[in-house]
Order: sequence, then C-alpha cells, then structure tokens
Amino acid sequence: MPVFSFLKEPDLKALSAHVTEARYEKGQNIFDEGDPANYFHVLTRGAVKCVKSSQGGKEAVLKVLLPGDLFCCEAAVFDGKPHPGCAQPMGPVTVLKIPKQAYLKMLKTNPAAAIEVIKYLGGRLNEAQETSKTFALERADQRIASLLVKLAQRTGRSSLEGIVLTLKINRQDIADMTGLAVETTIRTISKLTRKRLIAKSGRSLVIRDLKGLKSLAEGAS
Amino acid sequence: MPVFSFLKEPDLKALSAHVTEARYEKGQNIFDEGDPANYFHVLTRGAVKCVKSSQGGKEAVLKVLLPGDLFCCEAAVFDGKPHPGCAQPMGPVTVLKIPKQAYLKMLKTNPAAAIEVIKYLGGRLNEAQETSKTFALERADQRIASLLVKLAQRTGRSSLEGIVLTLKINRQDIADMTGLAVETTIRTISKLTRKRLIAKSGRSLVIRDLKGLKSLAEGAS
DNA sequence: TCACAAACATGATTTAGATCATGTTGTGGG
DNA sequence: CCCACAACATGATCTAAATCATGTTTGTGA
Repeated sequence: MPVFSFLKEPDLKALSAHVTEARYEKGQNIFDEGDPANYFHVLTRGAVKCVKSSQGGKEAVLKVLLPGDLFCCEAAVFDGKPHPGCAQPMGPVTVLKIPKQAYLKMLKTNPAAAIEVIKYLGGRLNEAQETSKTFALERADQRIASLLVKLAQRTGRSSLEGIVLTLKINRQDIADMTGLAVETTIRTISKLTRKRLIAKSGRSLVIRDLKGLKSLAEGAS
Repeated sequence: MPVFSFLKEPDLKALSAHVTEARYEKGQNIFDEGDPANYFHVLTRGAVKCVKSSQGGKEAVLKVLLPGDLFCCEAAVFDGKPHPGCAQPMGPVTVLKIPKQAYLKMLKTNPAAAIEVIKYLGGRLNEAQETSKTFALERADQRIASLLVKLAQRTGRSSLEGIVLTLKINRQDIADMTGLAVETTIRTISKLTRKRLIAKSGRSLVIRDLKGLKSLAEGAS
C-alpha cells in the first residue's frame, strides 16, 4: 500500500496491532449511509464506489476508489456523526480497517504520515471541486469525455487498440458518476464510438483517441 | 483565527516569523488560475470566492471562504503545479500568507496542527461531495434552497424577521454557486419570496422559514 | 440630483436532456 | 443449450431550465 510506504518499521508494528484486514463482495456494503464511522480504511484490492442516494431512489457515485485509496479518512471529523454516504464494493475487495483512535494516535506520533494524509486529502478536495465545476458548466458529452479521460489515467492499461479501461463498470455507473440519465449516457457513448474516440474490446472500453477525448472534454463540440 | 488556536506559544512564534498579513480589495485577485502556488493562506477578515471558469466565459463558484477558513491548504500537493482556480475577494479582505516551506515545517513539528488541518480538509471534502450530489441530482429550487440553508448556517445572524444573511452576495454569485443561469436564479428566488420562505431586508436576504427551506432542499416540491 | 450602470425582473422561445416505451443483445445459472 | 434477467440500444415525447429579448428598479459617482 503506497500510502503507508513512508512509515518507519516501529510505527508500522505499533499500527499493525490494530489493523485488521477485511474482505467484501459485491452487494455487501462496507458501510451504509448513516452508519457510525468508527474506522479509517485503506483499499488494498478491488474497486469500491462511494454512493449517496436521494429520496427519489437516484444515486450519485461520488468517487470510485482503487487500491491505495484512503477512505473515511475524514473519519476524524465525523466525531460521533454517521457516514455521509455508503461504500459499495464493485467486485471482491480487500480493505484494511484501522480504529479511529489508533489512526489518530498514529497521525500524532508520525508527522510524515499526517502530511501524507494532508496531501492525499488536498488532492481529493481538488478532484471533487473539479467534478463540481464539470457538473455546473459542462454538457453531457463533455462530462462523459472527462470521466473517461480520468478513468484512463487511473485504470488504463496500454494496448495495441489503445488504452484499455481495466475497471469493470457499466452504463448505469457512468450515468451515476456524471449526473446523467442512463439513456443519455448510452447515447453519448454510442456517439463517441461512432466518432472513433472509443471502442469496445471484449467487455471493456478502449480509449482509441485520448487527445480527441481530452479536447472534447475541454469544450470542442 | 480559530484554526491556529491549538498552537503552543513557541510554535506560534516560530511560525509568525514567516507569516505575512496582506490586504486585498474586490477586483484584485489573491491569485489567479494558473499562478504558481507558493503560499498557504488563512482568511482573517472579509469573504473570498474560489472561482473556476470555462472557455465559454462562464464561472463556477466552488466555495465562499469566510474568516477562519484555510485556503490553498492543499498547496502541499501542488508540488510545482499551478493554482487550479482563482481567489476573488468579495470586498476588502485580510489574509495571512505562510510560505509553503514554513507551513510544511510547522506541520512536521506540530502534529496537533496537522490533525487539525486533516479535520478541516476532511470537512471540506465532505462539503464538496455534498455539493456534487446536489448538482447531480437536484432541481433548481432545491439547489437554491440548499445553498440558502448553508449560508444561513455559516453567515446567518438571528433577528426579529428571521435569519439575516450577512454575506453581501448577488444573484449572479448565487447562480455561479448553483450552476444555474441568472434568470433561473432570479425567478427561483422570487418564487421562494412569494412562498414566504425568504424575504429581503434592506439589501440582504432574510430566511423567514428555515424549516420550510430545509424541507424544500430535501425534495418537497 | 441627475445620469448611467449594475442588478433585478419577467415574458417568449428554444433546447438539451429526462422520461417513457419498446426492442435487442448479451450472459450466467440450471 | 436454453431460459431468464440484466445490460445495452433507440425512437418518441415531454419538460425544466437555458437563452433571448426587453423592461424596471436600485444604487452610485460626477
């Protein structure tokens, strides 16, 4: 786990006494909206989506976590408050769970770790604000293009056909990540496919023209 | 400044050698999108809006900062990268500026400060994700209602008429904070006024029915 | 206090995207 | 291999909000 790579031997030992590893399957949420927040988590295997839902049954996917991602890192702030969203495994996953107290103690005794967490949170905040901007100002095709570019960077594997997205994700998820209806998402993806910006290979998406996708995301119509 | 209240005397002294206070007026940006990020800031007086703009000249207000707010706290993460947005004073403001190096050093020697920053960032991340959800799932009137509730909590002062928003803000700003067109914003505010949920007093808005506004924000049509 | 510019307001029209309806294709389990 | 069910697809219609147009009010500086 890259996030803890800076921890010194003794710290790691002290911490590991408290860390437990847990496995979850799809459909078995790590925590639900409203649950008490007692642990700090690190994802070590698989992918997890952070979801908030509205009374209308609609869901917003706020973030897809990948190995190395911290979550519930803001746990410290929840002082007694419940989780503001839920964490759904997108397949089999493994997470490390650290009780809030041990986590806080570790931060207190290990400033390098704290700074690392600050950097991580800063990056997440940035990303979240970027997303807000996208939602506030951009068209459907731009939103989808932006998302695909981001996914390519985070989960892409180069191949002959282009950049293969290794994340197993369906149209509904993409819709929930972009704030669009599924139908709009499907239509938009079809359009991007017709434009030869993307393609499908087996059951995964391939980015055929990252440049083109980026320029579409920037606003080229 | 509440954010530094936990610092011990010697730390404060060590830090204060590096801290400079700066004043800005409306129209005179603290930093622009693309500027190098060399300082960590704390707002001590006034209000600042964090803005990102799109090629179409449209603006998204990502956050209104009030006294006590940290900004550019993610500076540590920008390692050489430029500011992702700009910081516009909404009137006369005062900020403390701390060079990135001094800031990092302070975090390193003062774990309590680092934890405070982590909590702060965690809160900001939460808030940003809440905003994303709002943008992804909610109608115009719900977005405006949510925003007004949030502003009431952050800048409200109780009075006979209700909760007076002390922040000087215009319809365009509200539009930019909710991702709506100005006209839609104006119409929605008029509608809320007709419904007696809000009113105007002098040149500021008054929340007359916080409960009603909250339930509208939650989805009551 | 007058003039001029912002800010606020409101109606008319357009449109992107949601919603509804109805297939088609793909796929994992028996 | 076939069934059932989810995912994908596409057309038709509807609608919330954007855009365009044109005032009115408010505030402000000469």
